[in-house]
Amino acid sequence: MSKPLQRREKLRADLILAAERIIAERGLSGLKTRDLAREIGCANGAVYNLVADMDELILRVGSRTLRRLDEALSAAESAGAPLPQETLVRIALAYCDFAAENLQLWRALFEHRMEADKVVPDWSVDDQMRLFRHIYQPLVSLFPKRGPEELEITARSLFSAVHGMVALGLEQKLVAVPLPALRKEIAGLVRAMIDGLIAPAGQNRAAAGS
Amino acid sequence: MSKPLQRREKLRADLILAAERIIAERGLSGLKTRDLAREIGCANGAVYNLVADMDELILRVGSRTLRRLDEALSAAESAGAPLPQETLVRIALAYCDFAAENLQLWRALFEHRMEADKVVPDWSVDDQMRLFRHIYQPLVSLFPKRGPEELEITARSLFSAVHGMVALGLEQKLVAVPLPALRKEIAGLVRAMIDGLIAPAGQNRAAAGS
DNA sequence: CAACAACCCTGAACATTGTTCAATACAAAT
DNA sequence: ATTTGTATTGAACAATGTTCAGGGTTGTTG
Repeated sequence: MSKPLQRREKLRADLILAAERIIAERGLSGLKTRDLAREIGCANGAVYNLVADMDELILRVGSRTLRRLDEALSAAESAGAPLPQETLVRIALAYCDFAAENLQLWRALFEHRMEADKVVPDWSVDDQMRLFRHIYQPLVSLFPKRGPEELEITARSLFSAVHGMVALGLEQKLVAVPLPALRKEIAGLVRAMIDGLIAPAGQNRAAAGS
Repeated sequence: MSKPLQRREKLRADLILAAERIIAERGLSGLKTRDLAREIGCANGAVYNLVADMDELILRVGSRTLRRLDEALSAAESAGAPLPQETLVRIALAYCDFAAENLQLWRALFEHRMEADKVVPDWSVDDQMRLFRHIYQPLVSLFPKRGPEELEITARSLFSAVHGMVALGLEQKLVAVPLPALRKEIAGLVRAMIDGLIAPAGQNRAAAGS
C-alpha cells in the first residue's frame, strides 16, 4: 500500500524543491546529483527515475522561477495608475526587483545551455513566451493603430532592452551600479523609449515603424 | 639554443589561438584541456605551464574577442555622418553584426563565470570598460550640459539595452528574429531612446535626468 | 668541455561528476 | 506462498580539470 505513485510524485517534488534551494544558495554550478540524492534521501542513481537528466531538472526549476516572475509582473501591472506608460515602467522595475531578489535563480534561466542536439521541450518555451504578454497589453493602448505582429516585436524589443540593463547592471559587484541607481536608470530609459516610440519627433523617425 | 623563452611564448600563443578556434567552433563547453594539448602538440599537463588554469585561458581569448569587437565599433564610429544620433545607431548595429558573426566567441564573453572567490584580473576588467567609451563621445555631443558621471551611466544603460536586444534576439533559433529584422528593431529602438532622452517631451519626463 | 643547478615536460594518477546498470528488494497479483 | 514486474541501490564507467614525481633539457660556471 502507501500508493507508490504518490510517493514517487512526492519525491519528484522534493527533488525539484531541493534543486531550487541549492541553485538559489550556490548557483547553477553548485548543483550536484549526489548532493540532491542525499538531500532527498535516496541513492544518486535514483534521481534518474524522477527526471531524465540534469537538463530536465534545471528546466523544471526554471519553470517555477518563471511562474513566480510572471506573478510579480502581473502584480506590478495592476498596482497603480492604468496609464500604459507608467504600467510599463512598473513592469520593468518589477523585473529588476525580481532579478535582484532572486539573483541566482534568475541567472539560471539564462546561464543554462541545452546540450547541443537536445531541444528545449515545448512546456518550457511556453513558459518563456508568457512573459511578453505583460508588456503587450500596454503597448496596444499606446499604439492602437499598429498591428499585432509589429507590437509583438516591439514588446520583445522593450523586454530585451530592460533585460539587458538588468543583466549587465547586476553583473559584477565591482563596477555594478547600486540597485536604487539602476532602478532610476531603468525607469528613465523606459520612459525615454516610449516617448521616442510615440514621438512625432524631429528629423529621423524613419526606420522605427516600417 | 633555440631560445626557449620564445618557444614558450610561441606555444602560449598557439594555445590561445587553438582555444579561440575551438570555442568558435564548438562553444565554450567544447573546450577541453586534452584537446588543446593534442592540438598544440604537448602533454595535457603542460598546458598548466602556459596558463594558470582554464579560467585564465578563457579570459585571454575573451581579451582577443574584446579587442576585435573594439575595432569593429571603432570602424562603425567613423564610417558615416558624424551626427551623434546616427553614429550611435551605427555602433549598435556594428555590435549586433559582430555578435552574429562571432556568435560563440561573443557568447563566451558573458557565459563564462569565474569560480567563486577568484577575482577577475585587472587587465580583463579594463578590456570590458573600454567598450563604453565608444558611445560616450557621441553622448557628449548630444548632451553637452550633462556631467560626465551622468553621461557614463547613460552610456552604460544604452549599451546594456542594445546588448539585451542582441542577446535575446540571437538566443534561440526557434523564436528568433531573422537578423535583418533584428537590425531594424535595434536601429528603431536606439533612435527612439535617443529621441526620448533628448525629448522636451510631453507629460512625464520627470525621473529621467534627476 | 664537464659538472651542476634550474627549469620544463611528460604521462600517470587523483578528484569530481553526470550517467548507466546488474543485482537486490519490494509490491501487487494469482 | 509464489511469481512477476517494477523501483532502488550503490558500484562502476567515462569524461575532465588539475597535480605531481621523475626524467630530460637548457643554460651557467669552473
